[in-house]
Amino acid sequence: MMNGENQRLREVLSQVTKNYNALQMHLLALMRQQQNHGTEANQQHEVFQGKPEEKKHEVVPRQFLDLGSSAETDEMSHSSSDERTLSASPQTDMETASVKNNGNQQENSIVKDGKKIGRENSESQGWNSSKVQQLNSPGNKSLDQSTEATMRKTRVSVRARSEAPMITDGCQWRKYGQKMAKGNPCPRAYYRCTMAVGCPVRKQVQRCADDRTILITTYEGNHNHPLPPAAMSMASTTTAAASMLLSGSMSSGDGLMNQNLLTRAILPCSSSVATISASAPFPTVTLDLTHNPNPLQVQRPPTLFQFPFPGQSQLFASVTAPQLPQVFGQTLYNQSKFSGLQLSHEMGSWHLHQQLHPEQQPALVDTVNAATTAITADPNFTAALAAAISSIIGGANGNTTTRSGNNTSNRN
DNA sequence: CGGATTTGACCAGCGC
DNA sequence: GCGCTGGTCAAATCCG
Ligand SMILES: [Zn+2]
Repeated sequence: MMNGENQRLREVLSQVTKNYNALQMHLLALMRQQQNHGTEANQQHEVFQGKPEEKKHEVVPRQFLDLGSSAETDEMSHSSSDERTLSASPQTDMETASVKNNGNQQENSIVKDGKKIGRENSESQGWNSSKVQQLNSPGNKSLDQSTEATMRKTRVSVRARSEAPMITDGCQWRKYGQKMAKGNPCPRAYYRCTMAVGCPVRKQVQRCADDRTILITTYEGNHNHPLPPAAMSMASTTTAAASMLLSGSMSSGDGLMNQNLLTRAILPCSSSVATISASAPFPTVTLDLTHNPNPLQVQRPPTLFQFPFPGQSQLFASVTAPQLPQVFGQTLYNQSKFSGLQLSHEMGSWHLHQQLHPEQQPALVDTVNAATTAITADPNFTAALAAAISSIIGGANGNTTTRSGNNTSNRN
């Protein structure tokens, strides 16, 4: 029945995607050449430095971090001011500008006891932030929405529940739990993929304690079903874009990396190192640190990645490198198996995604998290990154143009 | 009425 | 063994 048709469509889509990617890569390559000459990406260095804080092990195979501009809860909101005030943004209506981040600690107190906090927090903190919707298109809402909703609910009482499954990354997710994380005021939500029956993929979303604007999403497992086109396209785009990015900004000085990255970028969503995508309405940057050896997945060329140099760091941790001194600053000490990190910015918010493979070591993850956290927390980073991205993107596509100022985004 | 979310309970791993 | 954390379950609830 429909299956056949479906299959067919899928194939077609796949093909299209492929073509698209190829073109994009090509474009990127060209761009890269241009950019190569100069450009530096130092910003990134700094940016990455952060300090690790949190968590110890998570299991997660992949993570997403979202930096949103939104803010939060009423009470919590006090935050301070920062430069980044969010604002503005355009479309995310809901987010509103609430603003800011920070100020979380108090909640801790509340929470300190342990479990129970759940509800309070939950209500108060919702997750806001925007998400990736654009990519996927309509449909995602839940997390954010809920958040928003929640937030609002206090005031307005809009619907508190989120409804349907969200499609953040093109998949549908059902929430099966929420818990408070020790150090942050914000609860962590657990979702399971519902696109396919047996899909083992789970994801957890959490807001960064330092910056509530940041959302970290961790994915665990691989989907056992085909991803929706939207997701695919996004992924590919992202990947492609990323490559550009890498080349341009990342440059840490070595071209090697870039190349590696590129290569990697090409790979389908699974593992790429860093990618930026310009195609979407908003710029997206993806960083992938891929890992090494992991069979789980399948096709990924193992060799691609290895960065021999210790110093590279920047966005990608290099995966295999035994001694990566610092990948994001300091943190990645282990060889990470980090699979990916992605940062995207949509109209007003930033998202950072990370992917890890199941086998990854927790420490790594940790690192990653820390790094992300740090990154996200650090305004400079954001700004820098954004800028870099934008420039790249702008150059590349031209369409989005997102420079720091343009989109509003982050702002500065 | 079916499906999704909420949320407290339950359980497993870890450190002391 | 105890307490703490993190993750999952499942009953209750909500919503379309
Ligand atoms: Zn799935």
